[in-house]
Amino acid sequence: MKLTTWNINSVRLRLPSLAKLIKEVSPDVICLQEIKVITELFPGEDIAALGYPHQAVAGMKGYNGVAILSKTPLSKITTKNWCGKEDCRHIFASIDGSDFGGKAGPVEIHNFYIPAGGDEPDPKKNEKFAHKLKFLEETTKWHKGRRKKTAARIMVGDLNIAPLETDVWSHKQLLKVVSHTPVEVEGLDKLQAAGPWVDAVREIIPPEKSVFSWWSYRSKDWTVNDRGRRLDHVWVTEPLKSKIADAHIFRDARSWEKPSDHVPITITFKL
DNA sequence: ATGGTAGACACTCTA
Repeated sequence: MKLTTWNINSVRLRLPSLAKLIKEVSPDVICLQEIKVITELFPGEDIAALGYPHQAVAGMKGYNGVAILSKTPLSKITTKNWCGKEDCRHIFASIDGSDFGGKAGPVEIHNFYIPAGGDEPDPKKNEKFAHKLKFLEETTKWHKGRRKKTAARIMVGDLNIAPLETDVWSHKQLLKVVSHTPVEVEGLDKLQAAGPWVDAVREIIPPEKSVFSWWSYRSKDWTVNDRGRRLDHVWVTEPLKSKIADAHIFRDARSWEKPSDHVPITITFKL
């Protein structure tokens, strides 16, 4: 079972890129963030024609929005609101593991778009940063409450935090930059412990190795200094840990025509 | 220290 997560930054503008990804990778499940379209205008028919008739979409006007696209049926589709906002940052659904030949049961897939948090890393001065920290706290509590040792779960998305020193181009220079501050990393660590979740990408790519999934648009040429960050993640619960077969970050996608500022990440499981 | 680019939408917000 191949699963791709991608902050696509407008699904309508980037439909050709999505088609390219599908042609090259053909994932079984695709989780998108920042679709930036209301659910009613989501290009569901185009995407069904690309081989993904099963779709779970939570979209709003202009901002955010998440979607799960699947070749095989999705069940128990749920959208959840956090921090008292209806801002389309979390959708989850289950696939049937037995659709992939093995004897795996249902696999619950969570797709998150965690608030970016603005520029100033001080919750007292910046309500966006306060929102980000609150979002981490609320989701941590929720995951803790529904913890189940035997449950096969995957959590993906743009978590907007780069936890490791090797997840950013310069640990020292980003310590006070939103996405890599100690308070955010601590919050993300707690969220990870709440699953408890295993960082699937780092099971394959050793933590010593620098790897990024996002490069700012505000640079003439992203390849010159390679000032990236790993903001996008794939986490799994213990029952799936031994089933991780591969992880791939599509760095090349940052150079595609009209690129998103994030690149897709694909994890392959032997279910 | 600053400002750089991109997307949605309607002029300014968010990243």
